[in-house]
Amino acid sequence: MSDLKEVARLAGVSRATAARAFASPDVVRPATRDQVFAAARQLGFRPNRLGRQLRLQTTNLIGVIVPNLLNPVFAEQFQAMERAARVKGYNLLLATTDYSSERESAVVEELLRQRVDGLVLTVTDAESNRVLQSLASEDTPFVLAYHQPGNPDYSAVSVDNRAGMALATRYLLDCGHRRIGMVAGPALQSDRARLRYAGYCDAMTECGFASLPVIEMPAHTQADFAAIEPLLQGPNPPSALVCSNDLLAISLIAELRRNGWSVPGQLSVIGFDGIALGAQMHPTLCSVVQPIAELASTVIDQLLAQIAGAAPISHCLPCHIRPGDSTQPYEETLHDPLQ
Amino acid sequence: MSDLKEVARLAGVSRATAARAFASPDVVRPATRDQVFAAARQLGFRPNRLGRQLRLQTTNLIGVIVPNLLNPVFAEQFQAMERAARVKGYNLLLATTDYSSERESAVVEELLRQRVDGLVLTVTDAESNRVLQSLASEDTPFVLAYHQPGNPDYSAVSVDNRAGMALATRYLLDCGHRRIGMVAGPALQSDRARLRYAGYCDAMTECGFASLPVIEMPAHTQADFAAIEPLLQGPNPPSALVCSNDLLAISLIAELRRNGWSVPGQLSVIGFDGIALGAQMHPTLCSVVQPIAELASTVIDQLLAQIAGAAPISHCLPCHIRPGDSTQPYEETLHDPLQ
DNA sequence: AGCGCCAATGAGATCGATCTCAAAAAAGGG
DNA sequence: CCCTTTTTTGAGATCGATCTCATTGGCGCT
Repeated sequence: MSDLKEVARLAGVSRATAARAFASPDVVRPATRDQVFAAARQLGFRPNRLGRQLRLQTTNLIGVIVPNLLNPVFAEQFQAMERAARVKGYNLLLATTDYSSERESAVVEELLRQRVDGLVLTVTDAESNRVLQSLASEDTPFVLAYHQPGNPDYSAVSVDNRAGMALATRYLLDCGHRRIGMVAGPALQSDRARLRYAGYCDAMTECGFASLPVIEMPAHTQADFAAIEPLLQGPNPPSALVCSNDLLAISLIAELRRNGWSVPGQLSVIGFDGIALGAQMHPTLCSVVQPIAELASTVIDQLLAQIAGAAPISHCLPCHIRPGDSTQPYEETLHDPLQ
Repeated sequence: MSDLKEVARLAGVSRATAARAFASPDVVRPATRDQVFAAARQLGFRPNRLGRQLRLQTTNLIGVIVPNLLNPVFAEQFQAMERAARVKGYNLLLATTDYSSERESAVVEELLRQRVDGLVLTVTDAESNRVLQSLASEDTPFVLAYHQPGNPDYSAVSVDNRAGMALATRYLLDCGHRRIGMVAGPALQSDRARLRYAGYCDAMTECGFASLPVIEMPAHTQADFAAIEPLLQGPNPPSALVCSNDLLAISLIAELRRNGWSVPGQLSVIGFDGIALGAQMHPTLCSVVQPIAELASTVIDQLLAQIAGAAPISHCLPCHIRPGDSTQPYEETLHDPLQ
């Protein structure tokens, strides 16, 4: 592996001049420059970023932490961030946490040792995360994705989860639904899920209807019919369900159908996230669409700004309903228990 | 940011001793060691991996290249590789290529500059890829994922794609289907898709039936009804379809149903990959299951072996059919054009 | 006390690219 | 042709951790 020293020797110049030929070609005499380039080509010179990174105390690396790549939300987010970062000359170092806060800590430490220039964190519960507190006192900038900041010192980019879910709930209410339930992951662990539940409650009470307790599924993105069966078999079953995320909604629809419930015939279902897959399935998934690509590029822009010295700012992006076949207007005949 | 030099000064020892306290604690006197640790804790010492990487000429980084993370195959693969690598103390540097061979080249070069210890490549078409030829003459080990090696110098891990698709086709034949088509991405660009088509042809001719020309979709993972409509409307329409991958199959099923075709009623569909999502949808997707997690850990094991000096070897893993609701036995009455 | 041996430590070089500052070379003016 | 000004180049230090090799210290043994 040839280094700059060898290139310099072959070109008959000093290391400094060889380096300059690449870094600031205009300051090197054209003849010398060409000699250096020729030598570099001949030796197959490949710059060692480690040397540069150590010297310049900057790696042009951004650490990215997501819970899970199997959720297309995070996969889409990563791809969009990669595109945005690459344009600016940054590479991404990705780590997944499986929703474990221990892994979050371990992985952040690992990325800091690699001297990433900044971090993008997608954590389960930002409020109760001690990593963030310690990070705040470090000098590595970071941005929280999908999180709405309670703490103004943090920089975060998200949609208004509460308003978004209220939007979804009102959408169902406008379709004539009255008994509406919300399905979410375990124990509303995620701060997003909590806000979304609050939004659901907002819309229900605002229209004068009772909000039901959250229906908890054993996993963030996988539905289990047993968890919802009692409600469906009980008196006054719901005619519509909102879900804390799209993947859970997709799984829920399949689980319902496998157990003989028709969607949207007997139950309307609406998701949250707006993943592309939702539009490619049957029935197409009605969902609250987050502008994932825009969110991703906003995150990167904000992070690069902070790396350049700017102060943390939070951004709130708009979200909207994407209609789909998984919801339909309420038909009384199907649900009236007296019939 | 405190470095080892400051720790050494505070502990009243030399840099060498401070370094030894971490690298080989047994060779440092316990009292000295504790002083160093105390100083490190007090200063919040965080080792700089760049220094170590430059000195040791090893980064404990593995470069990973996949076409796209939106396909759960690659997301699952990445997660499994990350787990396997982390156990061995390696981190992954991920880059996506969107099936572009120019990006493949650019990204490989970028990763080599970062001095990754090895590369995992998931390329669209390994046969006609000039990056591989140049890589072969470098000294950075690499392993191809999902690719069956034509060239024995390459190290690759995959299933027998041809046999796998033959298995799927025979499964349909055993169900009584006779007219079976194959749906794939554009122009059979991927080497995997070509092998799978060959496997489909194998099984058809082996049983004495005509294999149909491949039905090309505009994208690798998205179906378009217009591309298949002529065949379905024509004389002698197929009663079953095999797909070059699961995501395409899922998209195809949705597209068919949206256009009034029932799956599996009128058309049985079978996928290839065995992604987890296939089992969580309705109808559940019948598929040729690749052991993705096992493949991922085999790739990592093989790569680490090569990093340690071993020679390239290729591995071929078994695959099997996972039955699903997307296929059903052939019912003559539904398809007999005379009826 | 003296000697030798092994354990523990330190000084300095190294990895590769870049920066500073001074020296050398070229260009320009009188 | 000499002196000043500008351009171009080089020697050496730097970033942080680790390695080599030499040196110090402690300990046991005679």
